[in-house]
Parts: sequence; structure tokens; C-alpha cells
Amino acid sequence: MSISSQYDPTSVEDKWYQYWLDHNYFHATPQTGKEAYTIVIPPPNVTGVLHMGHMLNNTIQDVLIRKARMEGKEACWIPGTDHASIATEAKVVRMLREQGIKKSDLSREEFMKHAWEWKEKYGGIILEQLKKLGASCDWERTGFTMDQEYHDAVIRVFVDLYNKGYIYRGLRMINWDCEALTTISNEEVIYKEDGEKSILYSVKYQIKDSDEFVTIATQRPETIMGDTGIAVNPKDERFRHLIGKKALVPFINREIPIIGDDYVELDFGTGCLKVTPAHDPNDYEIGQRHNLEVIDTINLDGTLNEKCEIDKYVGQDRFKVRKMIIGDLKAANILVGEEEFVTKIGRSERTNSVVEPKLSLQWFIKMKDISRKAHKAVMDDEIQLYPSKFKNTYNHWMENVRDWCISRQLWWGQRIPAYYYGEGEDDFVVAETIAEAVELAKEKSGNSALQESDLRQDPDVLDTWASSNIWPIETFGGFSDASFDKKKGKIDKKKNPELDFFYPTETLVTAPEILFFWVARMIIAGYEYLDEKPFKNVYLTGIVRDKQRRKMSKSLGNSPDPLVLIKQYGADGVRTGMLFSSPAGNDLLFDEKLCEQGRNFSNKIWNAFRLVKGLEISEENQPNINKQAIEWFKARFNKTLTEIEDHFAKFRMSDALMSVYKLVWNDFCSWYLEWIKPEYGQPIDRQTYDNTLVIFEQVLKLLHPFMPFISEELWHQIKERSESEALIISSWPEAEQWDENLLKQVDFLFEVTAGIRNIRNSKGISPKENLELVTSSKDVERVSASLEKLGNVSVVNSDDKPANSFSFVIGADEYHIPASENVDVEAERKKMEEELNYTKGFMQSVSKKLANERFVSGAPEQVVANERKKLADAEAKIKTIEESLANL
RNA sequence: GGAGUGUUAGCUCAGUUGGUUUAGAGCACUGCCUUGACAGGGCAGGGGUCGUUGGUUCGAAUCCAAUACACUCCACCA
Repeated sequence: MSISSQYDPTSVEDKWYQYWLDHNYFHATPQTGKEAYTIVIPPPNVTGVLHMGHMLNNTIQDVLIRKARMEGKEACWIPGTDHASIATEAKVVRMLREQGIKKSDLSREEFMKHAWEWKEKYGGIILEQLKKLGASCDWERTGFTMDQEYHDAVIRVFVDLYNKGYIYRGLRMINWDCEALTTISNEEVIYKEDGEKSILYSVKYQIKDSDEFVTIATQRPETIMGDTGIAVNPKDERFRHLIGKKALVPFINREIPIIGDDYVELDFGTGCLKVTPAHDPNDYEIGQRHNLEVIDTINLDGTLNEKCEIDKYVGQDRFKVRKMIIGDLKAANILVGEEEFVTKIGRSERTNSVVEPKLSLQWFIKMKDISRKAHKAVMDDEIQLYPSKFKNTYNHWMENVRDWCISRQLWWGQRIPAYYYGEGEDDFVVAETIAEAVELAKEKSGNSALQESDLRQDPDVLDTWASSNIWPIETFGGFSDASFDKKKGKIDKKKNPELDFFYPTETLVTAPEILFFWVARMIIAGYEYLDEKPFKNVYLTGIVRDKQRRKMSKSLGNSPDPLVLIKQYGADGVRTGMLFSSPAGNDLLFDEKLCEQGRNFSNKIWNAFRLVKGLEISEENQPNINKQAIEWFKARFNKTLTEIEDHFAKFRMSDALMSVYKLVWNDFCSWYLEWIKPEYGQPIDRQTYDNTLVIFEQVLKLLHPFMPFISEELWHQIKERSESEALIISSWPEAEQWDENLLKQVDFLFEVTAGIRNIRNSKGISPKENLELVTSSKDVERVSASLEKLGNVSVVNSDDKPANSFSFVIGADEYHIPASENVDVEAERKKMEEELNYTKGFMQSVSKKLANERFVSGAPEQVVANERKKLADAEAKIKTIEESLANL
């Protein structure tokens, strides 16, 4: 037989993935009598391409889902993509710009056509890439957050929440991009790390009916005409007397109140703050507290409007006006200071223009009441977060939860179903369809002549998270007419067999960054519509970083291409590489060496198989030592499996993998196979051979969730299998009782073996040279046959101590290997003295403990007995070593 | 500014309610091995006063306090 000595994943992986697909193993359906195990994928952006974060995240999900499938559960992993309104729209706009098309030249419909074309062309690439990783998703259920049904569900939820009184319209300070003429989210505002240099100007405002002045500090003098107040800290002795008086805005002489507010810092600037509610978020809040007027002096394109009351500024850009007004202030002799300072200026990620804070009417969800159950569910461990430290973060967020602004000034997304019939602030209705809207509008306005053409739909779309929050529900059609009760605003699970079977889902695997954006909001939706959690566990992965702890990013170019890695190391290698070093919640310091380690592991398994498959079989009886080896490995296997289950129960994926890794590499390859391996050229007895194949199969099962491809390949190489016998749908082993004494016995066997090998190593004796091992140990008798094989020795049980020999001590027994040449007595003596010293030191610390009366009386009996045993063992050992020393 | 987490071997991390030899693993490192499944390998080995200082206890990596350092999240100075 000629099998390559190196495992080649390339052909194997595509073959088995196709095989799994062909046999529909990934597809799940509701089944009576079967337990469901559902995972919904965190839907990646349609425009996305696979990066290392996805690799980690989806590997974990696949491990969980494959294990569940093998455990006989109806395992359902729902894949899909998110329309990601901001990110996608930005990409489409950029693409159009490259073609010379401006978004502003397009109608909404035309733009959407381009966007859909883009989505059809590039959307979902990432899902294809996931297949290379081995992801066993139920592809028939692939979803998209802008599918027609999904869209309808999102709108339905909006209307429902509006009718329940959770949604309202309100003023809010938003980030405005004056070049792109759009709102941008906080995430799209970037601040230079070290801030930017700016100048803080001090300007004198006259106090009304007085010669006194108050000096304020500002870095935006062009907003002076929008001032509607001046604030000082009420604790500030310097200015307290001014509170309640009025000041005059330079040039335009508007009277504005001087107010006291804690927000003002005593030691920054001049201690006096001009308040411009229309152009600064903090000023807006101060304005709210003190009922200040809001005067918006800046147009959408960043020029000043007529409200600034100074003709020459009107129509000029805000930065030009800044220069102009500085000159004018100087000329008027009221600019009294210019000080350079470093501040953080927000710039638009896309246009790099300075973000203009702007007040506008937006849609909000009231969060306090609606999130109460979701808060409690996590605090009561109804939903478990892994690692649990995120419970704190979650609690903190929930306790201070703020209303959620859900409108976005974009086109790509679910358009807000609000329809305006008049100019008044309250002249609108909210409805699922325009037909319903007309009816509602007639009612509300009292104008029965209203028609569809009289209504204008709100131009904004919903925040992406306001649609992905129903992902675990709507992927099963929860909001369809069949199961959603509009009057109650609740879903009746019993009327939806899919939802009834698969919901709540089992585990959500996602990144901590979106704990609030997404996870919390899914929990809220789950309780609002089903009075039930959407998932039982939330596994929060870390961030994938490079070796220097830097985040992986395109601009740094430090992120490897996952598909290249898969090509180099195999999907199994990359999967295990990612998992080797990723405890939940900890950042993963990615190093290609980890993938190399994963690939080496594949190779190790491959070669273990080559050895077994290459054996000749004889019909001779099974030797006892093989029987012992098999019994030992079974015990070892069961113990390890118990550990693995424990790790899985605690979501310690790395540890679970490491247990499998050590079981395969150390226990199976290094010990078991060496133990049963016949001498060169000799055959193996059939019974041992068959047993070994069974063991190999069990091991492959444990490997499968982590390394699906190589395990499936070898599974079929062991013997021909029918399609109902594929490894992916085989049964996960159940841990059985094991004999702990047997394990101890064999540990002892290994220890003696290591002792022998150590002597070979240090004395330069070849492993091939058969040696004599003389000992008086009684323990060795039961394992002597195995010891002779593993250590390549002949055991002589005798109380005699051969004169010219190397020796080592285990427990209280001494082992001698007679030497063919003269032994260096001094070296032996030195070695023994070192061991003697160590043991004596150890004994001392134990006897010190035992000499302490409060320990003996205070500590539990078990602990004291244990210490006594340690002391006795150490004493025996010391005696043995001392005797040997005397003999030398 | 508010909240939280961490600090154990060169690196990444375990160490479960204080007691199982004088603290473990993987990788890295050192020595030897052209061993017959695998050099992408084998065997053996070295390496840590558990950030620092106090305290509680018969007993502390583990509990408490202070301190230093690192990181994360939230809110952010006109």
C-alpha cells in the first residue's frame, strides 16, 4: 500500500463538502421526539468578504453544531446576510461615483435598482467562502434581512411598536456630513488619535445695562450668532454674581441670559461658556435644562443662513465665516485671547469633512419599559453569557439605557412606514401599507377626501439593528400572518411549527462589540413578541489581533487572507489553529504558527492511520500486553471524554480541543500505538487490530467537530460505508465508567519507562539496545511485560543491587540498569544527592505542617491524613536513596 | 470623568467553593536520535519566590485592603 506520508487536504476537503451537501446532512426539519439545537449565524454584511474574525466565529459555531448533530439532536444552523444599510450604501455610492454617477442625480428608485444589482452581484460571496471552512449551515434556510417577507416583518414590528406607544418622534442632535449631505452614525465619525490643533478664542460679551463684560472661550466663533445663553458654574466665585443677568451677543446685540450650570468646568477656558443649542450636543442639553431658544444658523451644506442676521455672512461657508468674524471681532476690539490647544475634532469617515452637529427630527424607541424583561433575563442567568464578566457590562448598559434612535437618512434599508398628510408636526400616520395609511389619515385629519397621492412617506430608513433584532424569530417566519396576532402584538408559537420547534435557539456566537447593538435588542424583541428568550447561551468571542496585539485591519495590511491560509494549511488546520488559543472573551493573538500546528496535527493523525493500515494481520492469539494496552486506552478515552464534556458545558472550546489533541497525540500515538506495535516486519494479531480500528473510529468521532474533513476521510478509509454511515451523522460517544486504578498503574509504568529512557539519553545508550532492569519493586510485576516492550528491557526482580549500574528512584523503590562499562561513581553520587536534597526539603515542609498543632486539630481529617502519607512516602524514599549512597 | 477586567514559565493561557507532592498545559527553547507511521517526527530535559506591599487563616496563586501597570466599555471639555 502506498499512502503519501504527508496529508494533502486540497482534494479531500472539496470532495467531502460536496458529499455532505449531496446527502442533505445539513438540513434540519421539525421532528417529533427529537431535541432541537439551533444556532442563528450573526449575519455578515452582504458586501463582506471573509476575514479572520468570521473564521473564528464560524469555526466555533460549526464545532457546536456538528457535535450537537452527532449527539442525535436536530441541529439547525441558519445562515444569512445582513443588508447593513450604512456600509452597503457607502459601497454602492462609491461604485457609482467611480462610474461618474452622483447619488444626488439619481431618484430613489434608480438608486435602489443599482443597489440591488450590486447585492445580486457581490452579496453572499462570504457565504460561499464559509463553505471552504467546512461550515455545515442549513443552506436551504439562507436568509437576508431585506428579503420581501423579512422586510414586511420589520415594518410590521415598527407599526406594532408605534401602536403600543414605544416609538415616538423627537429632536435629536445628529452628526451631519456637509459634503455628502447626509447624517452619519457615531461609528462613522472618526477622531484623530492625538487630536487636532485648534485655537481657543476668548471673546468679550457686554453685560446688558452695564459697562461690565463677560469673557467666553470658544473654538467656533462662527456660531456666535446662534448663541442663546451664557453659562457659568454656580460654584465659581468669579462669576456667580452674573447669574440672572443678561448679556449681549456681539454685533447683533441679542439679549441672552447668563445661567448657572454644573457642566461648565472652572479651570477650562475662561470659565464662561457660550451656549449654542443648535450647534453643539452639550449646549443643546444645557439649553433643554434652562429653556433656551434654539437658533439654527447653518444650512445643510455648511453655509450660514439668514438667521445669523449679518448679511455678509449669509451664504458663506462656516470656515470662511470663522476667518471673517475673527477679523471683525478684532476690529471691534472684543477678541481678547487666542490660545492654541489640542482637541478632538470629529471628521466624516467618508468625506473627511468636519462633522456638523445638527438638530433634527428623528424616530426613537423608548427603551426603559420594553427592556425590563431582557434586563432581568440576563441578571437571573435565564440567559447565560460566556464569559460571565459581560454580565456586568450588560447590567450597566441596561441600567442606563437611553432611547434608541432608529431612523437613518439613507435609501438602502427598510423605509419608515410613516405617512405625512400635512405640514404640522403631528400630521402623520403609521401603517403597514399606504392603503391602510390613507384610511388612518382620513380618520385622524377628518378629511375624508384624502388619497394616496396626498400622502408622503417618510424618506428615512431604519437602523440596520432595528431589523436584525428579529433575526432569530423571523428566520422562522414568526411575524407571518399565520402566527402573528396583530391585535395582541404577540406571536403564537403554536401556530408556527418551525418556530415552535427551533425557538428558542441554543447558542449565539458573536463579538462583544455588538452586545448592545444586537444581542440586547434581540433579547428585548424575544420577550416582547414571544415572552421568551431568543437563545440560552451567548458565547462572546475575542477580537482577532496580530502578534503585536494590533487589531487586524485592511489599512495595516496585517490580516492574512483566510482562503490563502486554508489553501496552505487545510481547513482543518486553520480551524484548529484558530481554536488553539481562543478562550471565550479573550482576544486571539493570531500567529500563522498556530495554523501550522493545526496542519501538523492533521499530519500526525494521517500517519497514525498509515501505521495502522499498513499492519499485516496474523491469526495468533492476542498477547496480554496488547489486552492491557487496549483496556488502558479505553479508560483513558473515557476519562478524557468526561473532561471534554465538561469543557463543552462551560464553553471552553480551546480546552476541549486541547484535550482531544493530547489524547490523540500523546495517549494514542505516543503510548498506545508504540505499545501494541509489533516488531519490525512482524504481523499483529487480529483481535488487537480490530480493537485498534474501533479505537481509531472513536477518536475520529471526537475529532470530527474540530476537524471535519480529515476525520470524515479516514472514517471512510477504515472501511466502506453506506451513506447512512457517514461520520458527520454518526453518534457521539458517551463516556463510560473507567478504572482509575488501571490509569494509576499505567502512569507508574510510564514513569518507569521514562526513567529508563532518561538513562539511555544521558548515557548515550541506543534505544535499540536491550537492557537489563533490576529492581525489588513489587509494583513492577503486574506491568513487567509491558515495561519490557516499552522500555526495551528485560526485567529482573531481585533484592540484589548490581554493583556497576545506573539507577533511579521512583516512589520508595530503586531501579538499576547494569552498565557494560565502568560507571562514573561521582556523577551518580551527585545526581542522588540532588534528589536527596529535594526530597528532604519537601519532607521538611510537610513535617513542619504536621508539627503545627493547630493544623492537626484544625484541618479536615482527610487533609491531615494526606499530609501524613506524603511524609511517610518521603521518608521511605529518603531511606532508599541514603542506602544507595552508602552502597556507592 | 464613570464603570469593569486583568497581572502565574520567553509567548498564549489553565489553576473550579483556600489544603493532591515545593504551581500545570500548549507553543518556543536545550541536548540526543539518518528509529522501520510521521524531521510537519521521536525521546529526554531546563525554565516561574504566581505584579508589589500589608492583612485574614493552622494553611493564600486562590479571600480582604492598598498600590503600580495594562486593557476594555460608556460618556466626553467649550
